[in-house]
Amino acid sequence: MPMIQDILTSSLRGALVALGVDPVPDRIPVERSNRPELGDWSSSVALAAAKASGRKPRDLADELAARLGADPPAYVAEITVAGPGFVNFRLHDRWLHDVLTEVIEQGEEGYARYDLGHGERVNVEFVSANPTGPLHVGAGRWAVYGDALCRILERCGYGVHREYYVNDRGVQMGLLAASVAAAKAGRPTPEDGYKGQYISDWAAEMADDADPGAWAPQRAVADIQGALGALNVTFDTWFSEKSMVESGAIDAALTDLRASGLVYESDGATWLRTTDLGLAKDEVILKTGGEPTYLLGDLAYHRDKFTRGFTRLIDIWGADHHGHVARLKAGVRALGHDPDELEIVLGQLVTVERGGEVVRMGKRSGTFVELAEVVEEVGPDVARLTFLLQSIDTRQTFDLDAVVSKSMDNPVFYVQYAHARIASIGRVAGERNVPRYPLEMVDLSELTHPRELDLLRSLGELPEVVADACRTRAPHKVATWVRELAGRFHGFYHDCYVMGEGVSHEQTQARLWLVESTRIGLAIGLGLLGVSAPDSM
RNA sequence: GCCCCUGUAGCUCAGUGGAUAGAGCGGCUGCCUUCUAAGCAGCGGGUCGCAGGUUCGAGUCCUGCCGGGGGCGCCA
Repeated sequence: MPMIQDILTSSLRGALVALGVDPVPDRIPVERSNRPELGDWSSSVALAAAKASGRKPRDLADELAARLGADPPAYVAEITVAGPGFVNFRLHDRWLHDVLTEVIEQGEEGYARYDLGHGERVNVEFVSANPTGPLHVGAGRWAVYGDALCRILERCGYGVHREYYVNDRGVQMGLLAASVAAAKAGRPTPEDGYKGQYISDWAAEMADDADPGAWAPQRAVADIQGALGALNVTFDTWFSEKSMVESGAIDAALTDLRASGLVYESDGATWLRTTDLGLAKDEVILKTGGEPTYLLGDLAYHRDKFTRGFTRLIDIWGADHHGHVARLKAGVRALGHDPDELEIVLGQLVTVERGGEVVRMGKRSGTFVELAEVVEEVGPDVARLTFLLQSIDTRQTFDLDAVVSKSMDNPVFYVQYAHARIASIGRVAGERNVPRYPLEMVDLSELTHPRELDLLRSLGELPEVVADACRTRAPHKVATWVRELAGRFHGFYHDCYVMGEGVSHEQTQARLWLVESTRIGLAIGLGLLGVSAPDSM
């Protein structure tokens, strides 16, 4: 399909040159028409180049159409001019039939696989919630977004490494250990401690001679891993913050920072002169007493990631960490790295509602809904698509009642049902001994119904959708596309029988292949979202 | 005060600077004697927050204002 665009672009360029337009615009817009009655593709170049050509847009469009019409480019059946000066191209259906062939030839593995990354090694860090308790529902957004983005990056030629940063050190860890220990001993929760039910559950679980400081974080990590596993989200590395104290990585980072000349002592603490790096104020890296701050640990961690050979780091954070972005980037620069190699994606927060009321989330107060509970109730597919259908840039309201009680209406079933129907067609074809001939023996020009052509149009867009979703870090674009393809399939399924009375053998063959190409498209799209593609429902 | 995200149908949300702004849910109405009705089709529903600006052309880009969310810790 990009081929079509290239053909039309270069034809238009040639025609503009021949007409003496000077200068010819660098970019010649050729887009899919959203007005099917006017054509399949269209170009607005006559509007943009009118001035340079010394003609009215409409006149330039007419001349372009006449010139191109004299010797039409490949696939082009008709060229017309409409509106203020759009040049519209109607193509032979063959261009869509060629899409089908391409999908089948490249298959589930090969179709829509753009090499944008050229094997670049990317480290994607996501979730990284503190191991101070179970994950709450909102964390599911980062888990699912991050995982889907990784799948898309992989399909686009990046070498992806999924990583979870475990903040198993610092003030919050002390509070967690103290909270569990207090519960164990039957004492009241310490000030600012964690009060959730899970604290007493864990206290009961913990052996009497265990060290709460070591045991509790491990228990939390196990819990988090379980919840993420249920969502089909796994990581290559669980990176412990505490391990960097023992390994000397924190000291190494500190040494590098000192070498930058931006470190000084004041008020008993050690500071990084981030005002020299464009920030409004300096940052503490060693607290009074010598304890590393979160920033220093995070800097050591990012230094370590670069050291491991990644040339691009992507961090996915909730918008509540916005204040940390400039600090971390400044610190990365102080360590001698290009801050542009660190890409931070900020996702807007999730509001959880139940019974029309906002459920306030707080691990310390203990009032939160666990991700694991929700996933157990609705399953990973519903949970994943619910998160993935919406852009990460908008605040999401996760309505528990709607997601749970109306999970049957969840769009995921609409999409999966399309896949199941396709599988069913295959089963019935088997039962009825309907063979499927090799593609090269099948006459695809049988595919002329608007429903059939719409399916192929969607399939033809998939490579661009995937590439766009990759570039803009926007998995929801794949989710939107998958829903559209499913919708078009259901329409086809309703209007166009594949087998049976009134369907010619030739039509059956062409439609069997159309259905197979649709299955491939659904499987690719769902695979990128990490949603299963069932054969029956 | 400054910084980031956001405002599109009753609700939840899509919408690469292009022509007549879409989908799902909800409401009403049709469609199961051929492959799964978890489906299809139709009807109704909009000053794209407001005001300027850039452009041949703005829901989309810029500025300002208004509303919502988040941030500006020796918490993480």
